[in-house]
Amino acid sequence: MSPTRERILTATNELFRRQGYNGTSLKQVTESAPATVGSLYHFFPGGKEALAAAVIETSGAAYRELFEMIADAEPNFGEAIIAFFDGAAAVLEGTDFVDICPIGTVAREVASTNDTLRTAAEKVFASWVDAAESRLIDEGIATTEAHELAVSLVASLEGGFLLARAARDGDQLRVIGRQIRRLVDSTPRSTGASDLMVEPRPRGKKRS
Amino acid sequence: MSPTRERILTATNELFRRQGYNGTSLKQVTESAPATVGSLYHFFPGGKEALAAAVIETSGAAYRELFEMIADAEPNFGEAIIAFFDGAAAVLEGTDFVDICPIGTVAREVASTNDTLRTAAEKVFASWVDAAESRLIDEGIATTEAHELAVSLVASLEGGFLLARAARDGDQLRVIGRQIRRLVDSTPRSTGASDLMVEPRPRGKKRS
DNA sequence: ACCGTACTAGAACGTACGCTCTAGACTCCA
DNA sequence: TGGAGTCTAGAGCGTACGTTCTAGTACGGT
Repeated sequence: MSPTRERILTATNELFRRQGYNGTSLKQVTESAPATVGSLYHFFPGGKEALAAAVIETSGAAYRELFEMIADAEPNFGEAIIAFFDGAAAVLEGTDFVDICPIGTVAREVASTNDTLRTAAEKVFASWVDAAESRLIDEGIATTEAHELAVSLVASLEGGFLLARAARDGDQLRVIGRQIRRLVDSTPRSTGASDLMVEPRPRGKKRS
Repeated sequence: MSPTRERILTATNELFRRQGYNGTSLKQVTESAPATVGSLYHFFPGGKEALAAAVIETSGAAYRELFEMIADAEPNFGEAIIAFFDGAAAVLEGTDFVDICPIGTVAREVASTNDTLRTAAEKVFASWVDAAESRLIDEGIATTEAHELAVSLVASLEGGFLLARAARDGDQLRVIGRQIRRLVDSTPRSTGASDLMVEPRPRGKKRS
């Protein structure tokens, strides 16, 4: 992929995290990429909206991969939850509390006024829920319960970003992680399923 | 309080719920209030920022009162949680999924760029956490645990608004409410405390 | 050497923004 | 009737927005 396109994408992602969709101008994007307006409209003929949609899809997929990595690294899913929330808290504290997730910010801004971006965000959240849900099912949790837990997990994470940023306090995220972990751990497992007995099914595409 | 000021406040609140802070122009505010620019700057000499701060404080207090009302109506706090999330889901479905809470949207937009509004939002969230926390303590939950649960409750609610709106699906909120209720119910109580044995302490100012 | 495609470059367009300012209207008390 | 304080009214300020447009450059294949 073109390096210019890539630069525009990452610059926009960065700006959205700080200022959201409406708060970010294309002039800012071209200046921090750097790139010219011509390039921007060459790669994103749909203008600002198309650019935002691309940012949502790209960073949504990146975060999903990050989640899978962390979950792979921790044999116990409860531990993975803690790692995820604690990691997010550390990132927040290390970046002067710049939003971790541009998607949540943009989604709330435009969900009622821009169906293209709303749908893009919907798909991203659904993919995150799917990812968490399948891990929970692997742990022996019933599908309905696993789905509800996964939705709650994603919601808590996004809500945690909001609270931690508003209070400039990463501990709020850590606290939420702890409680969500307890929620997951307190969910009954079917006795038969265990990672010792079941061959883990392959997940997504692995990087070659 | 002046009816014009009131009209400006509610119109802005409404617009922020749909379009956020940067997405809402003062022209839109004056048109839907209705009011003139002169009036707006008379009541809010600090301009758009001061208006937004007033909206955050006002609706933050209103939602806290709503929470207290619902919690008062339900003897069991777990039931109150369900009522709160289910009620939010119903409102969302009944308003074409317009955001219920302008504060969360605005906070994420401006937390990194406007300290006045960030602080206003921080105070609102803290007051919500306090409200929930004191109910949990009344139920016999230890203070630390009560605080953590309250933070998780507020985060899940705000995150739920985001998910439900992005997916245009109120059930996401209901699902989260169910899980948070289970989380609260699974928290150990100190044996001594019970609403049958303890005189409920007075809460805040009651409407005369 | 030539051409077509991919990409860069930035001036310019019309519109809308937040805000300031001066003037006028209303209300209440004397 | 007068005057002070409160509120309404909206034209106009400078600036910035998203987008379009025409022109130019870089470069691969033949």
